[in-house]
Amino acid sequence: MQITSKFTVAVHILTCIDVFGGQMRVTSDFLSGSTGVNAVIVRNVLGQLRNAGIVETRQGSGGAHLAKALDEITLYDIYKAVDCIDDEGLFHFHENPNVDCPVGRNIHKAMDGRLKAAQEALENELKSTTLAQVVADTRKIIYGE
Amino acid sequence: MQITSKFTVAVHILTCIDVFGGQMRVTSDFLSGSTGVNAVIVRNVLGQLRNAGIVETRQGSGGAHLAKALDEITLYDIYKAVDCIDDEGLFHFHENPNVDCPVGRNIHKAMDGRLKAAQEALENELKSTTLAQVVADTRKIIYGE
DNA sequence: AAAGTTGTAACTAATTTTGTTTCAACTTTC
DNA sequence: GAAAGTTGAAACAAAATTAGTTACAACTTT
Repeated sequence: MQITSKFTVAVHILTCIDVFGGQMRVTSDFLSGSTGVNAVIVRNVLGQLRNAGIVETRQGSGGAHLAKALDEITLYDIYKAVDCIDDEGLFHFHENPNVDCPVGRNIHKAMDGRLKAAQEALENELKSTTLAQVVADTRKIIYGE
Repeated sequence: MQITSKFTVAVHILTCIDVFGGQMRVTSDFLSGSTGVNAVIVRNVLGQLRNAGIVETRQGSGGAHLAKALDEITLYDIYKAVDCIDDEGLFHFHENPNVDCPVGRNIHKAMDGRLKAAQEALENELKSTTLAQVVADTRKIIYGE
């Protein structure tokens, strides 16, 4: 089980928009070239980021732009934007426990809070890191200290 | 994206073994009835739990038993036993980033540590809760305070 | 020996994820 | 205002993953 690659692709895309945005038009085609992901998928991801208010794109003109400062975008914002985890939560309960069994009837409730806490631990960690940090690290690796 | 239901099924199974183990033989068939999961899947899960040293089962005789005390089994042990997350980690990187692009070449490394930290936050939370707690909560709901 | 059980392999079905094709709508430039 | 290049989105296809099923050998107990 893995979280959809759309998440890391989205981070990649946003990093490209910041790094290359000053010099050129960052189109879905260019981003497809850098990420290795199909251009339509890139446009889908950009659409989700746009709906979340993270980027701005326009039909025709081409080129995506950040709609927020880098340090105002957390990894959690991106994770939510691309819908990594649905409303059911990170953990998956089997659909048909036997309600005639006292354990089957109650185990969901007994586990739920603890599993939510685990998911929140993950999400809080993502909330604590911003795109600014990731981009800074990327630039460091590219251009040196 | 959700973590395989084998995880919550495994917790369900282990809870049943503890709750019903005194009174009856807890077979894969019985567990299939309580969980609503196919008996072969139950046996697969039991096999993984056995490999991890969490339960004991034997061909022929039937009935699974815990191999450890409830408070020595954490949710993390179960999560590892049923292989929720493979060696690649929780987050999934796309396979074909463009190595000719400075971002494509380096973004993986730039993100990796932070994503590992998020995964560890999740796993540490799972390490902090034991099956004893889950079973106690389940018993409370079943039998009251 | 018979009945019931586990362990495992091979196969099927369902679901999810990713990729592809296609084209209308829009913007810019010539 | 026509041409070129781009986004947005729908419909479809392919690949991968997850869960279920069938079948049967190996084992234990009665």
